[in-house]
Amino acid sequence: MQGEITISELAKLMQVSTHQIRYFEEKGILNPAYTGENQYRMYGMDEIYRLAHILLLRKMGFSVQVIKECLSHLTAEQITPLFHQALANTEAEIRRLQENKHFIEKLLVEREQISEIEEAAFTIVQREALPLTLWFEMGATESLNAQKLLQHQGKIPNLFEKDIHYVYNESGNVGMYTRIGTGAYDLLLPAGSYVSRTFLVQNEEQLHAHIQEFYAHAEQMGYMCSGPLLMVEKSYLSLFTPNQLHYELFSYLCNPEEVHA
DNA sequence: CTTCTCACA
DNA sequence: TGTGAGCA
Repeated sequence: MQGEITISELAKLMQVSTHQIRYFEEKGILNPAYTGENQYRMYGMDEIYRLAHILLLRKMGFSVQVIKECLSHLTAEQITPLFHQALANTEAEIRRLQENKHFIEKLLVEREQISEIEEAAFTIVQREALPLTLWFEMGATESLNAQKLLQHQGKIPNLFEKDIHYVYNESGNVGMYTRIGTGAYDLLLPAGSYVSRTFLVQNEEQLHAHIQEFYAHAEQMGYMCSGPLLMVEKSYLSLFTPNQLHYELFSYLCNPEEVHA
C-alpha cells in the first residue's frame, strides 16, 4: 500500500464533497482501500476509477441503488436497456428545458409589447387562425374562483403560464379555452380582422367596466361584431406589474372594409 | 485535518 | 440524495 490519498484529497481531485464520498460508502458502493491507525479513510487508484464510474452513472441519472447493481452483478446485456432509458430521460429533460426557454423568451417579448400598448386604445388587428381546446364552461355571470380551479384541476398543464381565452357565447355561458400543442381542438378562431383592446385591472369590477365599455365602443363605431366576445387573460404577465392582471378583449369583424373606409 | 451522528430539504 | 451543524 503506497501512494494513497485522504478523503479530502480525493474529494478535491474528483470535484465532489467529502460528505458525498462517505455517503457512497454508507450505501455500499465505494469503500476505502484501507483505514489508517487514525481512522482516516485512504484511497488508491482503484477507488479513484470506481468513484469516476459512480459519478458518471449519477450524471446519467441513475439512483445509487441501481448503480450498486451495475457495479456488482449486472452484465453488459442487462445494462444496455438501462442506458437507453437514461437516454430517453435526458431527452425528456432537454424538452422540458426547451419549453422553459421558450416561455422565458415569450415573457420578454410580451413585456416589450406592454410598454408599446397605447393606453385605452381600440385597434384593428389581424390574427392567424387559432385552434383552442376547451377547459370548462361556466355561466357568464359566474367568476373563476378557487373552488372551480380545484374542480377542474389537472386538465390543463402549466395553466398559469398559458393565455386563458374566455369565449362568451350566445347561450349566456363562457367557455374557458387554452391553446394546446398538438392535434385536435374544440374551437377554431378564424383568421382575419378583429377589433381589440388590451388593458390591466386590479379587480373584477374594473374588468366588468372594461367589458361594458368595449360593447359601447363597438356599437358606437358601428362595428358589425359577429360571433362571441373574446377575452384573453395573461396572468403570468403580472410578474412585471404586481397586483394587476393583463387582459385583451377582442371580437371578430365581419366587415373590416367598411371600418377602414 | 478527520471521525461520527443528527436534523433537514 | 445529499447538505450543514455540532462534537470529539
